[in-house]
Amino acid sequence: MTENNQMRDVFDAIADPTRRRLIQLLAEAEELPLHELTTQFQMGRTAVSKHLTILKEAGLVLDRKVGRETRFRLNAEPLKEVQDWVGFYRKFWLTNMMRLNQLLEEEEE
Amino acid sequence: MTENNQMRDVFDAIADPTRRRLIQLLAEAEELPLHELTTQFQMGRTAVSKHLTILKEAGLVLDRKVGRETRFRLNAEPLKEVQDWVGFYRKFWLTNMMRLNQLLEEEEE
DNA sequence: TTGACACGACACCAAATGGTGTCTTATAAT
DNA sequence: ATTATAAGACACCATTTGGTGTCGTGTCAA
Repeated sequence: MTENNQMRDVFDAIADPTRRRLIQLLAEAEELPLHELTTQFQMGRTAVSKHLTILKEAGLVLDRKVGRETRFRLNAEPLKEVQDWVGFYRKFWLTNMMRLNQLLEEEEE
Repeated sequence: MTENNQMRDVFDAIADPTRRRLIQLLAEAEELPLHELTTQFQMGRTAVSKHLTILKEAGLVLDRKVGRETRFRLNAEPLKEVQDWVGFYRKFWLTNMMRLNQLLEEEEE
């Protein structure tokens, strides 16, 4: 169940700034039709639609048809993978900061 | 200071699986020369070198020449941006899970 | 000093990416 | 009934991406 069907890497999906902005817009608005999302960008409808398709392929977006419009909403769940991945490296930049502090202390003399 | 000079989007840099694997290898080994990293992949030296350049442009990797080899090491700090970004959406997949649990409870009857 | 090795710098290539425009169909509004 | 709107499906295009191979050079080892 939950049929993820994840045919696109989440990291790939969030690499594009336009797609991150789409994610943000959908987070703010719960559900939005394509034409309304399109007004937020300078590019044409087709381009925005393609970006949404990529987000869909990564499982980050769900869509449903309502009348003549297609409404999109966010599914943040696949972002867990990103959080897990990046979380692993937290210790590395933290130890880096500690080493930096140490160096700064040593220089103070 | 800390001259970030970030000429490449971190999200873009971590989008490629080869580059994420490089990050992992460097996290495990502290410092590695190019030819040693290359043995871990099927692609040639030039390709690996290019990936490392991209990581460098994103500030995720530092290099220094030692004799005839170029040694690379991880600088995880730019990943903070990713963690901050993804952290914002945590509440969204959490509320989703709560809603899912609610639905499952309702179905149990 | 003569190889062998590590690497940067190119030139090159196929495929993917991110955009465009047009045509068609379904739906909504007048 | 007619017209306007929303969007899918294509065809198309320039640029970027992710790889290759080769050549030249600095460095280490015999």
